Amino acid sequence: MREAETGIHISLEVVCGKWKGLILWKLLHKDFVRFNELRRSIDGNISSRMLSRELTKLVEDGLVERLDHQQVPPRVEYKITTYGKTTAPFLNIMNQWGMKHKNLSVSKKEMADLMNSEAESNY
Amino acid sequence: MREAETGIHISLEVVCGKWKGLILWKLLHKDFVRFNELRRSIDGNISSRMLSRELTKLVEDGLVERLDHQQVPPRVEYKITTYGKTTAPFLNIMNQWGMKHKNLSVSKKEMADLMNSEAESNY
DNA sequence: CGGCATCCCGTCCGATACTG
DNA sequence: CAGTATCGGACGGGATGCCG
Repeated sequence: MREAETGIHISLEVVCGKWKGLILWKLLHKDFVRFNELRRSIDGNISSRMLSRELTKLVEDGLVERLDHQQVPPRVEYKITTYGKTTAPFLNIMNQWGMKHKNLSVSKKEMADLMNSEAESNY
Repeated sequence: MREAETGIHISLEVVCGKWKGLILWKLLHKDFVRFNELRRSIDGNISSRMLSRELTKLVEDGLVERLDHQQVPPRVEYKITTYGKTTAPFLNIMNQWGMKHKNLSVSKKEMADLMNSEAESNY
């Protein structure tokens, strides 16, 4: 716990990086997904190595549950925990924000300038 | 723009990393802050190098405005743009989430387990 | 005061290959 | 199918020092 942090820092530890957010996002909507199924469903072509690593962390942090049916060929399923589900609100908003400003990521400065010069929207 | 991304990825580009979120967070509540004033107000003892770097990026992306009063000694002020203000909703929620689960960051797995085993809260 | 330059390390992340 | 092993490049981020 150490010093007073803004909560934002805490949240970033959970969701930061290129993949964890996407993985949680998918698991929030899918419930019980197999490894490769999850892998294929994620945009951006994640490697099995990365998916494995990120899932391991998410399981360690209690956000995701791993279910290994002891089978050959292997059958492992992942499921978001109730704790993991608590991230839904801000993942939802992040997704909305991102979709809204998607076009900005093309030429950021210019479009942001344009937006700033327009009548202020109601935020 | 390239392929369809989940918005989450876009948002993460803006807020990810150790500092950008905190900086935006402070600027959302302060409006016109000088460099070192901002620096001191941020939890976690950010170095001037980092603050400078992150602010540069934020300015490039149109989220923050830089005002250099041409003075000696230097007087530079930073201000969040109207575009930058649109991040307020999810920064707020991220902060709330982080504050709520602050204790979890001590021993994550154990407390998450505990939480998961409790009656499901209403999310 | 508000930076930038340099060094240096750990982590992120992708590509490829391999295994039970 | 569900990973792990290995390599290597890119990036984040801390420490220190210097400058106008």
